[in-house]
Amino acid sequence: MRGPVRTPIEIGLTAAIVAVEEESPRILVAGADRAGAPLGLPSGPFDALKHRTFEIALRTFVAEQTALAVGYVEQLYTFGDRGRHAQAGDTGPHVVSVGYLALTRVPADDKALKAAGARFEPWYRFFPWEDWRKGRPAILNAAIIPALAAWAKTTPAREQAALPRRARLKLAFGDGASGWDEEKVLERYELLYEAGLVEEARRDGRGVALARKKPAPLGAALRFDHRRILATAIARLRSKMKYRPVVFELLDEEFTLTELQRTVEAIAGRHLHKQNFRRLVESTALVEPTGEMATKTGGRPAALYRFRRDVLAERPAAGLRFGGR
Amino acid sequence: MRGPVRTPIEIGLTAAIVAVEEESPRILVAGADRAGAPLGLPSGPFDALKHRTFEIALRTFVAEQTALAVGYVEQLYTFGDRGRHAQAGDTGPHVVSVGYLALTRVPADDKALKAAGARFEPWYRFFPWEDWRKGRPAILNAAIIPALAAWAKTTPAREQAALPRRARLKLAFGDGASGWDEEKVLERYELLYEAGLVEEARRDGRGVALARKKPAPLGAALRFDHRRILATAIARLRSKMKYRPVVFELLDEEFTLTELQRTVEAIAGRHLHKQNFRRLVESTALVEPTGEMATKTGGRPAALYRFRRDVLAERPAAGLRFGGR
DNA sequence: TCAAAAGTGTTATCCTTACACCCATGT
DNA sequence: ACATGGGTGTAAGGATAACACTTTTGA
Repeated sequence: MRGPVRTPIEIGLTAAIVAVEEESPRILVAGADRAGAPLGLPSGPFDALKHRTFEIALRTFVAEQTALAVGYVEQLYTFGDRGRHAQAGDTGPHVVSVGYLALTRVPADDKALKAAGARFEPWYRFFPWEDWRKGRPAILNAAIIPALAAWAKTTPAREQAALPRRARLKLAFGDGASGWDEEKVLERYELLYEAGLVEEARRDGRGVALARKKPAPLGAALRFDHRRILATAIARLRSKMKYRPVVFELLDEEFTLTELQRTVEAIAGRHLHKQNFRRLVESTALVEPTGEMATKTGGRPAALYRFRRDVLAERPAAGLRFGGR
Repeated sequence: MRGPVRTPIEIGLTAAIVAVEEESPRILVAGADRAGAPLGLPSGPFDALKHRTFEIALRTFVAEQTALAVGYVEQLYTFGDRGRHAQAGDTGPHVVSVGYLALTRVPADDKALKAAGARFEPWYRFFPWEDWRKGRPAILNAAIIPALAAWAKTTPAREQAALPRRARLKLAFGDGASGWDEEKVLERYELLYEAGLVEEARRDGRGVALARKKPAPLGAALRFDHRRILATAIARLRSKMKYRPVVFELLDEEFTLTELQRTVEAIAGRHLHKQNFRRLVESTALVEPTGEMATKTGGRPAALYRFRRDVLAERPAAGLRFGGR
């Protein structure tokens, strides 16, 4: 109760660095070139002697390693679970990781990325059930819901959760067609982990009972608990863009309203109503027309807009509070 | 870019434990009985060998030291700034603190608290400018705004902030009567810290230029960066209670609607419209009447209600989305 | 009977959602 | 001319915010 007692421990900063390209949100991953080595998010040490704050340390190691200029940076969560770092061939007591979300654009020149063995991968490779833009993902009914329903048939008495498994399942995945909340990315992943349905759980020694026959993998796995950090990042970004104008960090200087909408849809993983979205954008006054027109749109040329950075100073700017459907 | 590199470092868990009593939100502080020692939030070590997760560690040290049963617990932020821990008489390299918000009730029997040298203090002692229930706090016009305005007259070119000082001031404190956003607690405190106007900043060696004559203290100080953690906690709670039913953790099992409103108002630091609040509560169906009546209310007896815990299971329950005025 | 607090009814306004159609360009 | 995507007007319904008055108790 007095002062903090000290325990030596090690801290890693792990970054979910997001960019959007070709209507697909992408995440910077590293470690792909080593055969058999699983992909992971870029992560670096926090050395309190070298850097004054986490954020400075993060920006430094990202810039050093990828020559990537990340704009928006935000702390996500600090994960301290033992067990979540178990991995074959990896030793050492790295226990705590501070997760960060960073927004950037895919660089025109990716030499620096290649040199670092890194690249941008579509995030829906890791979360195929999160992309509803082409309708309800087939993997839900084909694999996820049946497996989770089986797992939720009973709730062990020793389980300390506030809610029974069935209720948690319903809250995270909705019931049938409706009730899907695109922001519950982490809740869904955690359920899959607890049920032993994702590779990371098996790796950590969970879900042995259910996984007698080796099931189809549910999305691509990542090292350590990086997929959990990515889930947190997606959830945060999906939520944040509704009340703070952060999408613009992912767009070029000039963009059409359709590009803006497609970017938002790519992140949210669902379609938005065109007219309402445009009215919404207009009402926020977050953008202004440049006067230029985009050529080659395939149809009628679209007006180009730019983000009005000055609104940030003049009032507490909200994001794009898009609603349902 | 490969695996996380390791750096030995120390981690403390710091808890902002909130309860509401007599229409005043209170925060558990310790260290008061030692003459001259500044108050601090309860904090404990994180020992990865003893506890599987941060939350378990937190619950354990709180229960051990105060015999307090905290219900709702949520991670706030992980602070890693060097400089923010400087304090006379305190040595050692405690660098990283993981802040937590916990909700509880003031125990009927506070022997265990007293034994631990802890007690609940009204949080507005530390943030007098955050309580607008009796109108705009006098300290704003009398001390805070003039001092900040002077500080914001110029923005040093070397300052890396995204916005000039004047703009940040306006966003955090509003302009004049309107524009106050009760959720910007942390932004306001950080501005005061940066401007060297709070004791913690002077302690850390900031704000020497401005503080030639020793100014009146702006709220009571806390040890280390605990006031910053408290600011984060207040902001989070003010925000969270609007979209998740967490207030009920702070109320007794049975309560009147006025008690509920007073509790929400105490946290938000402002008054709410009675009729609209009641309609709001009714529309959420978060509470049900017990059938009993509260006696001794001073006037007409009020109906007693209880929180319907079952709603948590049946649907994604929002909080009390109270609006303006 | 009066003070103190509980409790209710109604209306204007704005925001959200949904609807369907016209416009400008390239091929 | 037609395919492709850009761009707009409008109306219904619901949520929000503001309004003032009646009821029940204790002193």
